Amino acid sequence: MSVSEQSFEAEATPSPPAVTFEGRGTYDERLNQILAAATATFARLGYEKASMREVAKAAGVSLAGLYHYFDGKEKILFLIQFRAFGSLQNNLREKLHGIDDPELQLRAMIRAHLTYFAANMEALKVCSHELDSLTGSAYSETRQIRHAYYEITRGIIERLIHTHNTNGNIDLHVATMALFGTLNWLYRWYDPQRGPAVTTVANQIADQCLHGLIGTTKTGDQ
Amino acid sequence: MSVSEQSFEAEATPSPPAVTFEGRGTYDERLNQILAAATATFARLGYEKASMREVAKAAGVSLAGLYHYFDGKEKILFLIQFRAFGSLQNNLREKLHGIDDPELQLRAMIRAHLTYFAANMEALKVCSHELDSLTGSAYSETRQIRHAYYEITRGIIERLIHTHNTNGNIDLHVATMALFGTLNWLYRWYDPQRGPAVTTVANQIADQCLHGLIGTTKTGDQ
DNA sequence: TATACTAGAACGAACGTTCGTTCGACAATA
DNA sequence: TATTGTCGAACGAACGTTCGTTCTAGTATA
Repeated sequence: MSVSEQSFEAEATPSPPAVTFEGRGTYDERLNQILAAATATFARLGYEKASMREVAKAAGVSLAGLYHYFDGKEKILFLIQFRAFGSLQNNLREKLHGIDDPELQLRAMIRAHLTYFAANMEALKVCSHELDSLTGSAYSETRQIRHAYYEITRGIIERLIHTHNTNGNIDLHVATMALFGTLNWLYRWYDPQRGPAVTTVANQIADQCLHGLIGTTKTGDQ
Repeated sequence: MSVSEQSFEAEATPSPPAVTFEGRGTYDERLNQILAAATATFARLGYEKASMREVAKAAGVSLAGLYHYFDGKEKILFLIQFRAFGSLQNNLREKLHGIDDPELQLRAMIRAHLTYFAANMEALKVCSHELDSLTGSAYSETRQIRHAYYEITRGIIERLIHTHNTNGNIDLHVATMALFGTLNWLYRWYDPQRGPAVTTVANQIADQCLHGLIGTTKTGDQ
């Protein structure tokens, strides 16, 4: 029992034979409900300050019931990050499929990231803010997924720069992390419900990233 | 006693008459030592996870001794942020003095921010990561300083864009927060001791911010 | 002696986690 | 059709620990 070795991709868990308490849903459905409540609580209070009692209350389950679904507090955070980073990466690979131009790839990457962010704000807030809260193998595992995501993005930027080889003084790591900084900082200020539309923000960030605040490819000023 | 109403700028505290335990230094010197140890502990463990006992141990002081210098845990965090944001802002105003060109102003802002960051990494890590950890008036007060810093930067970007009015579709808030994202994310990855020099990184980020990754003002490609 | 400061013990509260138990649904037996 | 046994789901209560904070007593300086 418990969710210890569960893959984030598989929707079915082997052990419980899909027995249905009417009104409660299946085991997996209930687990996902609790996970969503935990995500909201972690996003609101921060991982350390959020207590298991608070998570249980938000999920509408007893404290002991919470431990029936999860091995412990850290496992919950791990599952949130593992799923989010995994989905983020799968979504990106899908959106990049069939695009060859590095510029269009970068635009697609930024659009995909922001769209996913807007649809899963609480999860991405937890992911961005609690990057160092996991320990041991849980940390290594999520770090590995993040690194793959980083490599994809860095590859795009590398090809982009080599295509327009106007300047050889660009450090790829700095350039990549500058972009990730802009994207990961979004959870601090951007509210898709109040601010400009997601696609608008994505386009502006992509424009800024490609051409800067004053550099325009339309008309050279010298 | 205690540091409750202390201004972050004033170096002298009125109440304790600068009595010197040989080897200990004055009251203010000792307070600054403890504050530095607290900053390092908060940066290493995070504010919530760092305990007062851990801070006391790092500062080489007893738990009761710690409470002799500070009213409580939150006061310590407040003082760290208040001083850092204040210094950051004073430093920026100083560096902007006498510069009129918005482009040079933006370059100076980025260079000033990164230089201060490299010289005070632990404090800026705490400031970037624990933006929402303060409550009540302590939160309002630090938020006010941060807002002033934001306004200065936004003003620079506004004048920059109006000078090169090539594109009217730029949301100033988005543009400003994109830059702050890049800068505030630095504490997650940049190590001034291992990576490129601070000035190198500052120049590249400024170049990217102004001209983007491929957009160059030298030659328009259409 | 008066003051500045420290040390250790202790406080109540909250923490993550575990325990023993009960409940309800299902399968096999009689 | 009754009865019995099994299993997951969920519970209230409590575990031992650590938290931020306070208190009391003591030491060294001026």
